Amino acid sequence: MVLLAASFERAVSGQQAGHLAALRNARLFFDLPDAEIFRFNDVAQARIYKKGKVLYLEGDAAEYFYILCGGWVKLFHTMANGDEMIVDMLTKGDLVGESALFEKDRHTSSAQVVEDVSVVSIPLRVLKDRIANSQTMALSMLSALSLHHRRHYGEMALNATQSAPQRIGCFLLRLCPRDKTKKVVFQLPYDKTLIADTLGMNGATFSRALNMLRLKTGLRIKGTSVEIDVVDKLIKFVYGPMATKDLRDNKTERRRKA
Amino acid sequence: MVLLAASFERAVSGQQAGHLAALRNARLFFDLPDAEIFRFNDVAQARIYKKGKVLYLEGDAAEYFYILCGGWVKLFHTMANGDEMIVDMLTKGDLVGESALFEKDRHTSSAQVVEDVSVVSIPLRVLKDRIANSQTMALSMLSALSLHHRRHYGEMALNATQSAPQRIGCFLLRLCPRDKTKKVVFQLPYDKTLIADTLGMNGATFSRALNMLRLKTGLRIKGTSVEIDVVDKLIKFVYGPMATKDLRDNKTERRRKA
DNA sequence: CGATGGCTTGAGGGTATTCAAGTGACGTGG
DNA sequence: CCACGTCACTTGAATACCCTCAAGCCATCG
Repeated sequence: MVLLAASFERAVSGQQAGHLAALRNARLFFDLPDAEIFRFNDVAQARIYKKGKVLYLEGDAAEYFYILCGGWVKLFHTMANGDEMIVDMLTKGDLVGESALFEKDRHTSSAQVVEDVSVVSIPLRVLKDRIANSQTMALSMLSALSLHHRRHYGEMALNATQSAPQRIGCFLLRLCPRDKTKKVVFQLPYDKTLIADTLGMNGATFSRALNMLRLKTGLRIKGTSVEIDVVDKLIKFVYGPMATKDLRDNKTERRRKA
Repeated sequence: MVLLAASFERAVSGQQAGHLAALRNARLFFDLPDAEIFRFNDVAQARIYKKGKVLYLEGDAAEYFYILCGGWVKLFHTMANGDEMIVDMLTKGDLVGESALFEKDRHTSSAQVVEDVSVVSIPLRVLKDRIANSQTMALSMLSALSLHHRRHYGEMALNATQSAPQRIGCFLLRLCPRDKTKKVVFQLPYDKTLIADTLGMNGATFSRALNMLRLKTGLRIKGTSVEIDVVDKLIKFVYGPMATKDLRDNKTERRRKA
């Protein structure tokens, strides 16, 4: 249920090199030389937070940011009527709370653990210092942010144009171990209700849309377990309509101005 | 129709200080000392592009990025069936094409002018060089990106929870000159069809939703001209439902999440 | 063994989409 | 100058899709 990387196990053991292994997991530190990563070693703290734990709330003064080594955290806004608006779901390799750096050290959204996480927490001021004093660190930060944002952009824009079953299909494909084109088995990362929220749909709608997917693509979902015999079928269901919408419908010539 | 800042007029005149004035308009250069901005002066080129001009296509090798001084550019993906998926709309102060820096110098989306723009184009390699060699430049870049992304996140997440008329209301409020609380008059920035696309709705739906807005908030739209007598009315229509749980506004109360 | 929470399923209703026709503004060419 | 086509926009009717409310199922847990 909880994704504990082996490297993280070593990290919590408290050895000197432990953090280094854990830190290298983060995209933020991907291309950095060990020497730079090591500068975070002394101030880094490995911890485990249980499902439900609130890392911070919108508006809080920000002291730490977190590197996720496993599990899931949701970022969200709380509206005046108490409803939540989910902004992002983060997992292994992602950063949490780092954006406060550019927002006057205030968190601009709330963060809560939704599946037990293992994290490394680091004071924001250290990150700030390193970014201000190390070129490579600043560049690394830039590319990490840029990459994450680009992905997120794509997902959101795509989701806006898809039906509920397609959005779910998309979500599943992102989780798919993409080694084989044959049969695939994996687990849903968190509650179906939460997946529904993430995808911007109702719990009830999610359930129905899932049935539609079962019908159209032959996948099986029992509890949190997902089995897909023919991944291509799912891919075609999700992206097919966009590739073959109107092959014979020459009526509606799409706009072109260039 | 076209937004030509006075500072830009000076820029195209070719004076030494001209670019500097134009560049300072960009959020990217907001807090930078003149000395740093000046390093871009020699390589910067002020230009005007007409509606319809394609700045680049997805996958193109990226040579330049652009600082927008006025007008509008849309970022989009082209799907296999020829449909477009709009990712972002950019205007005065925004950067276009800079993200290729972190994507192997390839553009990850296409960019097209939708309302005549005045831009300053700068070789990406220069930006790359400055970021790699100047602390403040790297930091500036980070905060510019971070700011833009946070705004964009909020908009998209919010839009996902709103009805068509509310989304339009939101869009209009963003354009509203926020000085007075009295009567407000301004112009729509670009085609209604394009606004509809941006907001993820049908052209027909946009038209109908607009009528609903007229009815509920008393605003007037003739052609591209918008008149709002009581802005508060619009604000309440857009954000009211979220602030007041369900005060038996049973008619237009919209989707929520747990 | 009830209670809770996650999930499913049914019925009903509302909103947005599609298809389609029609209007008006604009530019072009006769 | 006007006929004409194009394009943006509006409007109507029928439909698809998703939401809400509500009941029922099943597992977990005290």
